Amino acid sequence: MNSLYNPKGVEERWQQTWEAEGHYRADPEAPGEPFSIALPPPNVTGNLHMGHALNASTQDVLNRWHRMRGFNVLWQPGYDHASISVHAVIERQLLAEGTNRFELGREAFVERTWKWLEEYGGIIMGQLRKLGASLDYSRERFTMDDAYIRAVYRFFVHLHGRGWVYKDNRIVNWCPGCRTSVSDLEVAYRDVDDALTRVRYPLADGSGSISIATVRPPTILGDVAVAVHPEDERYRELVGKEAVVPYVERQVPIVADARVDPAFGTGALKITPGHDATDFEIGRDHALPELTVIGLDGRMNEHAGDLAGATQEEAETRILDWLREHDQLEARESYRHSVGHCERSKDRIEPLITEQWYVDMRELAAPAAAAIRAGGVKFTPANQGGVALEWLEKIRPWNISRQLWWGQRIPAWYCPHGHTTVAESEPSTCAECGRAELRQDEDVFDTWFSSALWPFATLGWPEQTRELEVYYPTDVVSTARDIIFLWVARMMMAGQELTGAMPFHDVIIHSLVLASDGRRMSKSLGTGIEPDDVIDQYGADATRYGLLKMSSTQDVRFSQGFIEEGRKLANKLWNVARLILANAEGVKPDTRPQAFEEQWMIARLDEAHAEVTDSIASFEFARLAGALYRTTFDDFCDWYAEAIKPRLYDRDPDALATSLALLERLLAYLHPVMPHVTEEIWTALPDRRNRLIRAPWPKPDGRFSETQPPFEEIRNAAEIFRRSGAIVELDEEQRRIFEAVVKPDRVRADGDPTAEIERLRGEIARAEDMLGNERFVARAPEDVVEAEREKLARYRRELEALAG
RNA sequence: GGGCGUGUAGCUCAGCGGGAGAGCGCCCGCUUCACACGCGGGAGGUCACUGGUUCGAUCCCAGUCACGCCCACCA
Repeated sequence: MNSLYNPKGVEERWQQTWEAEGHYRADPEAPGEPFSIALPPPNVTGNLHMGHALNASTQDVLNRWHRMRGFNVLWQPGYDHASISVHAVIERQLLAEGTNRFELGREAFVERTWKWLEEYGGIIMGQLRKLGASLDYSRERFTMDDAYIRAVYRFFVHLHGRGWVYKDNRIVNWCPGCRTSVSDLEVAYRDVDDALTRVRYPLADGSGSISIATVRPPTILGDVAVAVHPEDERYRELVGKEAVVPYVERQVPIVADARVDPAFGTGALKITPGHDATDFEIGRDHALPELTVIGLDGRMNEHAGDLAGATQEEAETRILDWLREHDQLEARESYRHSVGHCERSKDRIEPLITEQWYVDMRELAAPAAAAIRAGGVKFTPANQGGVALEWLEKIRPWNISRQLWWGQRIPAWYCPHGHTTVAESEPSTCAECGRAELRQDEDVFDTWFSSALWPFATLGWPEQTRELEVYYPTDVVSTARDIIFLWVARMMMAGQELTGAMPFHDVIIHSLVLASDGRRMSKSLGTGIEPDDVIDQYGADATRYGLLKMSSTQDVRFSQGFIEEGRKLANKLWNVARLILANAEGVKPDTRPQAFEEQWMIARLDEAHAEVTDSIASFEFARLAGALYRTTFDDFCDWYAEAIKPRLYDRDPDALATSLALLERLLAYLHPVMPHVTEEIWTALPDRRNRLIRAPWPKPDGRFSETQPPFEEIRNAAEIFRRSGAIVELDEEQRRIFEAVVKPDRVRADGDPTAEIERLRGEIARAEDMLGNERFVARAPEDVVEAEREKLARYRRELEALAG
């Protein structure tokens, strides 16, 4: 007889059945209170990683739990077009073919991208199916769907109408590899070993010189000033004079600005507004010119004189040579500092001045911040709300344009007079001058500009659909910490502005799943473990259980042990069901019999009900998994099933009927976490009409019994018995339990009852001391003290009876 | 420079004012008719360190040391 539970075939079969029978389908006209979650849209190009699997598991628990309680559930799936990531993939291919996107041209590039996606994109939904995620796959949406693009355009036009959208020529994070601007939030700072170069700038009047320190000599060509701290005594007299920039020999003013750190380097800062963010600010405040010497490709540009076209390395060498020749190179020392890199291409970010579209976020951020503060949107864990709040309160303009081709092209058109027309669909004439020769903006939107609309654009917004009416606002959004600003906060802002409501009331921030060595899981580091492989090895139920069990509010290291625990749990459940079902043919489940074992197990399940319900409601998924494990293993299998085993063999009808009823109940609790194995067992139960997946959750408060059976004393006695090996006086029923559960071989043959009893006396005495302490008694609530007293008195009585 | 967080059994982690816990691993014993992915028993911890608050501290407070992560324009 095969006694091992094999999830493989079972899970695939149920996944197909559930979907085919439409259990995941959301119908706005169906009965039941709505409950909806929008799955954070994964990148079309992506693969399911551990973080996705964990996040999907937590959301699936919530969805299945609500479905089982009769809610009308929608779990909305879909993909994000991930413009910059997709660019990276396609452009890598082009590079390998010896070409690039500019040679290929925009139209061909976009066409190629669609084609590539058709073939290789969108594999995650299949992986989520394999995990058992109960998404309504028939409603898959994509941020590049026509309808979705219309929503994005509506958003932009709306913001434009509010007067919050503008174009500006500012310094931005430019990625020379991706050839686009990049958001502050997508720049990762890493320590880099550079050289700090001290350079002497002669004064124009020949009266001396001032020295500066720089890590980027090529930017010297773009210097438009030298700045010192206004209170720096060393340089006070130089402010207002002019210095001569080396190599280009340009005369520039020496200005005073408090942003200069007098303690750094020489205390004098060269100002290059074209290539440094701080310098840009200082430059604007002092009305300095903005000179750019490095181009969009990262090479020296036409303003670099004879260095035009040179790489920065070449330029640096030439400039250093020049400085040496002119005796203006004072020092060059190694220097480690943090430098921004593009998160996608890993290229070093080049701060550059370019014209971009911006959104003024101030009025958008205020309601979102207010919602967090007032608790209308609640974060779990709570401190993450504080993090979001801080960001919202220091909100800065959002650069929403990207110089890419894959994405929603910005709906702004320019006429030859330089007027701009913003519209949801292509206008025939300029809104200002009526000219017909219009040219559409070349840029596309930042990916997050479109994903900000996800919870409602997927439901048909801006059309007033029935879906929107029923399922919006959604209930929960669950995601990782790294996109709180990029995504969560922006959904809140867009949701409030466009729909008048926060798009969800709960934000769950799940833990980051790290590799077992504590580093991030990553393919390049070889530290990644694919959920797919884990499911193949252990089953989807075990994987879901394991991920939930290891999750917490902290980052966690992936450890196989938890998954194995899940597999054991599934196997255990499978086997205990076989034990009961083997003898239960034709038996009707019933909870009326009240033998001691039944009473005990009923009480345990009632406690489990409370803990399961409570932990799901408060999003404590690790606690949920723990409660399920203990209830199944310790209570149901080790205690209860062992105790009633002889009666099952005797086909005692009470034991059979009750154990069936209790097993049903246990399956219901386990189903949200381990749907496949529970449904498999459920269908084997006699007289099943409903599916476990739909509304079989115990109602209304789920208690079997109103009163707790009086077995506390037996448990205490059993504990003393177990510890001491002494014999306890028991009535007949109690002895039966003891014989079944506390087996003879559990009693230590060489145990010393006298010493054990002494130890227990000591413990009780310590507790009595506490109760005798006036200050404790004065502070503790009366009923607590009273309860403790009674408990202790009982323990002592039992113990002394035992000893005597 | 700010902010958040973590240091508990060999490993991964719970617990967070009154008896130090789980799973895995380890040791001993079990071919007991659901399960050896099992059953029973057991070893293993000055709960990072120092001080404070308290009748009582792994838990609260302060500091120290180590390690994460996030935000910020240090050339």
